[in-house]
Amino acid sequence: MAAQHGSPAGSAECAIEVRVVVFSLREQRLQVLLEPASAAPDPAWAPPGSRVTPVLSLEESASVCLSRFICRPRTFLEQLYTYGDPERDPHGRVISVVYFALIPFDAFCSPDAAARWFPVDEPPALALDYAGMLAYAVRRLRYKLEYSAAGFELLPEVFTLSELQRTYEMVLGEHLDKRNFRRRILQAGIIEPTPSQRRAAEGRPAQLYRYRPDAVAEVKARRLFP
Amino acid sequence: MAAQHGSPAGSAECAIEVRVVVFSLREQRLQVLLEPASAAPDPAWAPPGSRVTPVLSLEESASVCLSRFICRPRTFLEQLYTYGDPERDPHGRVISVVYFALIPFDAFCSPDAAARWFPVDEPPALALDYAGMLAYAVRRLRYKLEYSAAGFELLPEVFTLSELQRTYEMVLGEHLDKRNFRRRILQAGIIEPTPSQRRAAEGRPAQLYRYRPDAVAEVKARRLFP
DNA sequence: AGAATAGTGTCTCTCAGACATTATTTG
DNA sequence: CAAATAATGTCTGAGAGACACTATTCT
Repeated sequence: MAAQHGSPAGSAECAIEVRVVVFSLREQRLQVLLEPASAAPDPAWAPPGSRVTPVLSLEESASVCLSRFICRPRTFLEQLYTYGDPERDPHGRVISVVYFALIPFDAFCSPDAAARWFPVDEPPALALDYAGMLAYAVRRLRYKLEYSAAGFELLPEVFTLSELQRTYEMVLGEHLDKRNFRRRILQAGIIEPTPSQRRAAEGRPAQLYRYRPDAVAEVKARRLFP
Repeated sequence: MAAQHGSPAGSAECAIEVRVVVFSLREQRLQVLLEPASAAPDPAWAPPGSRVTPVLSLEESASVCLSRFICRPRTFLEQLYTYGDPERDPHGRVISVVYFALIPFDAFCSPDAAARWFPVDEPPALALDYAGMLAYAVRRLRYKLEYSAAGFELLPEVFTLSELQRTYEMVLGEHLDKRNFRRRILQAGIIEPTPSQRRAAEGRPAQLYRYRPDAVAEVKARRLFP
């Protein structure tokens, strides 16, 4: 039981893959991108995945995986969790390093017809343990939205305050007060107005804003303890 | 480029291990447990690690790894990040699933003489990319302390308010106001007084408290955005 | 008595949250 | 002018943060 010290040389061999849980706002809802799980007898879906290639890092592998669907480079990609229970795949042990990605609603262009979007709160039957993965990814996304600027990754470069508010409402699944929302988001100083306005087909034109990544918004939320 | 849909059967083979970044409070400082890295020509240290065994889950493997040092079962263990850059280990590609653990200062009993504690802000030379790992683990620990009850995992079953406050101060590296600290921690309702008092060698005896895991403290911190 | 640590209350100021009306455009 | 959406300010209550003295024990 003394076991190995330091780097355990000659480690175990394991099947390893990356999976990417891709979120976007579509049709006024938060949706997730899924593919048909190949080996399933029953129709079941899975987040896009691929093997880890020998020369790429994990994040690069996930990024390649994403590029099957995304035309534009700007993409939020973050590691979520690594799943590796021996029994999670009946065909043998697979370790899945899972990422989650946020893409603006105008950046999707799929040359891959088999993939489809599903609302996160009405997912289809998912293969293996992917349902738990998805639920965890949604929880993390909602959480991140509250203390980071992740929300902007779901919007195009320029947007109106109403669009930004709808983004928050769709992800969080709750209604927000318009005046309070504007006050807080403007006070935070993380967006700036652009010279132009949106000329809408309906109603009064809205001021367009742009996210300021430089205003790092490293502001910290209030502590719970102590 | 159509690539594989669903589960990528017949995945790549990769060396995979778990590592555990173990924190504890010792000598009035936050310290981390390290072992000599075996294969290193220069003396270098590494967080305890082991291969992933075929029958255990990742978390179980990490837990076994921990049990080399800990006598008591109560241990906070959480997955931190998975490192897998192709170049991180010159001896070949290794994927490290890293956990971090918190242990109370009275729960350490090492039968493993090679391991040593180091203050987190004065670490020794570390092998491979372990320095970055450690820095990230410290950041995450500080962050968790602020919005969860993780701090109690560093204390024994019963403790005084002064000890609890020192715990927070040691981890966060900043001074906290005594009255405000007590007010907030008591209002939160997550600790309760025990019948007994601590009879100190010096000064007035202090009331002992116990953590109430049932008071889930699922209270959320204030949102930053919006 | 002196040293050491435990324990306690108030005030101020910021900010979250609730809430309704006016302004600008298009057809 | 009707419909649609954009934009704007105030009040109230809760809580974070600053701050200093008394109480109990031991030697």
